[in-house]
Amino acid sequence: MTKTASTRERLLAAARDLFWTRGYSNVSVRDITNAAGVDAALVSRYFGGKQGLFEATLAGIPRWEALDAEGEALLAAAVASFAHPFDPDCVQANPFTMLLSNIIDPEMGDKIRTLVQEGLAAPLARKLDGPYVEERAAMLLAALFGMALMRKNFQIAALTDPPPQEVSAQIRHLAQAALHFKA
Amino acid sequence: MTKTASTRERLLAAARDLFWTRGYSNVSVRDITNAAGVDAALVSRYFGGKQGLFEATLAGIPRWEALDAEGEALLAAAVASFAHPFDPDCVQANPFTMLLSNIIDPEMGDKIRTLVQEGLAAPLARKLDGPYVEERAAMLLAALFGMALMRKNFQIAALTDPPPQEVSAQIRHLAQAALHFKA
DNA sequence: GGGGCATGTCAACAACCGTTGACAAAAAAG
DNA sequence: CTTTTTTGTCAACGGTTGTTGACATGCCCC
Repeated sequence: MTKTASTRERLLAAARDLFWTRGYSNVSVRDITNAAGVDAALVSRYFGGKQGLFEATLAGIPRWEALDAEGEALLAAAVASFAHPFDPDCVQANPFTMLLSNIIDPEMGDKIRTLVQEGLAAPLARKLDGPYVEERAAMLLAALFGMALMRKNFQIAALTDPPPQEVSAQIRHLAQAALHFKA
Repeated sequence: MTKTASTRERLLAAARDLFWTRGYSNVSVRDITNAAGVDAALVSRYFGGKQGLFEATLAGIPRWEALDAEGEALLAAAVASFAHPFDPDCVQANPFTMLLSNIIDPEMGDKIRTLVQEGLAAPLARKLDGPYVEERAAMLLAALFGMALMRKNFQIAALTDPPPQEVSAQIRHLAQAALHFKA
């Protein structure tokens, strides 16, 4: 939010903050432009409309094609690429909550779906060894998203109050169970 | 949708169908009344408004205080109470997807949150034995919601294509890992 | 039959939505 | 300096939202 930041980037930053926490259809163009301190008409000029602005924020979601880790380190690398989604100090929106907030949306749901399918689940399955790679990748995603959901959205006390390393141990426990699924 | 069904119940049924799949803010009053074949003004008359109609549908969500099972059977009873959320033949909305669809909403999120906290997590923890009951209950919820999310919302192929009993085995695997968490 | 009550219809409201085009100001290019 | 291009402001648009009040209709009870 520095004064030198171009209007376009101020818009993008405000859109990311709002879209990622409140969801596409729960954020109006005027919400964003008020937060960014610019006029509402500039969204259409710079991004072609609200939809284009949302898709621009979508580019900030990491994909898992480039994960350079294997075995046990893979899990840590995957979680770390999502900007400490289980750190209580990180009140910012993270990619997990972003995807959770927008999967329901009737307009943007398809884009979120294919992003998770092709950007997360498929590359993760390609990096796994052994049988049931796709099922195990899906289960790992379920564990990570489920824990993020319980913590950030449902705010279950047992996951929000303890120090983050304890929660991390539980996440690791569940995620490794997913990866070790057999038969 | 029988002709003898009262208008109030027709409204409630249509609201459940739409709210549970598309989320509170993505459904308009006119969407519901058109589906029910009644006038839009009747929502305000019968339920005091859109918000009241949504809260009326909230009463249909099962709580876990009344679960009469223990040990290994507890998991099966919990999942069964949610109306076969992993059955592909059940394209209807189920309570899992209902809660997922509405947790984001700025107006209804609080109600959904307390429902999950006090209606699901807390009573489940009370039925568990041993240490870490609250953490294990939260992890079990994370596993169930995570798998429902991957299947119904993100539509990961590895969880939508196989027959339901295979998916059930994976859910059971992940859920039991959650329940067996130690240290 | 007639008063009272429930039930449903209709039009309209004010508020908000995303988007557009005209216009002003500033900067860049000639 | 003049022209052109960029950058931002403003008012307004058509559409949709949830809600309201007036009005018509049917039904029961006295």
